[in-house]
Amino acid sequence: MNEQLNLSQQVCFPIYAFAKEIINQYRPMLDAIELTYPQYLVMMVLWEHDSQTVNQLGGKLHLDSGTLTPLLKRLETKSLVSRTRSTTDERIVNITLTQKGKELQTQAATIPQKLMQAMNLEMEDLEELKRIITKISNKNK
Amino acid sequence: MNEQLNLSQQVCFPIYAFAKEIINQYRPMLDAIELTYPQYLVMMVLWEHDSQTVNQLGGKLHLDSGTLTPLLKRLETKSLVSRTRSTTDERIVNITLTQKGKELQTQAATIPQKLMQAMNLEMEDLEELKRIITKISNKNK
DNA sequence: CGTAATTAAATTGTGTACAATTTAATTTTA
DNA sequence: TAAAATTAAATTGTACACAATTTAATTACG
Repeated sequence: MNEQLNLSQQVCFPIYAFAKEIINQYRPMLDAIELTYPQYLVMMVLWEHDSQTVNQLGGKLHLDSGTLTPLLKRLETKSLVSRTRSTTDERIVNITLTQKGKELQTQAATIPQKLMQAMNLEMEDLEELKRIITKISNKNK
Repeated sequence: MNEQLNLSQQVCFPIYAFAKEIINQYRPMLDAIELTYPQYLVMMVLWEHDSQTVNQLGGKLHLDSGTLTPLLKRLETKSLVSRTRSTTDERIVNITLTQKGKELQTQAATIPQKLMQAMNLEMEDLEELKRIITKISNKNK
């Protein structure tokens, strides 16, 4: 990635740079459905399991309400989700897919394959990468 | 990292989440020297090779002037770097370490080892991770 | 029961990220 | 050489990311 940075830096910079590179590769595909990458992640979680609280989304995506509240308001403005305060516990806000939000899943369905083509990736590379990250992440439990 | 996200998403989300996790692990160490992670990256590049243009820094860190200009102004406010417009080509701004900026390197020297301890990482894990990322990144050249 | 502690979102403030545009300087080229 | 094209930073605007605080609601407990 870069020769001039010393080894101790190369330890973590490549991951940081690679994550940004992936998001940049997603950009044109996500632009087509007018989502940012974090918005796409939220939609993915909701497509997998509709109706979740802000905290539940945050737990899965490692994001707090300071990030999610404005992001979810933007998704609401686009009529992709609705934000409803729970009647049984008024502290909780439930995030639910709208019809439009559900329908977007079809358009988004081809994105993962397109990304792999765009990045010229093999399934085996990704599996290997995932395996190592999982291995490292699991060390701190 | 999370079981509820489907496979196609897990392809890239783990890298995104892992990069954020690393930056969060850096935070307490960087707080101690009052740098953010991107600011630390800029200082690392300058410690490696002092005096670089905004474009050179951006090329190495994959950041544009929209990100770097305000960041460098903050480093200048902290008296860690100086920003000087080139006399031979007035379009270019040279970023140079101040004495204080150079001295900070000593304090920062222990950070990489501390990070590895904090994350409970082995050198071999990182080498493996780096190897795969390099392999994938090199596919697109 | 009523107050204290906890919890869930929202808010506030700082600092990236990046696209798009602007400004100013330098090169190209007709 | 003068206009056109290019280049380097800076600026503008939108959208995260996260710490810290605030607000409101619920639960715990003396």
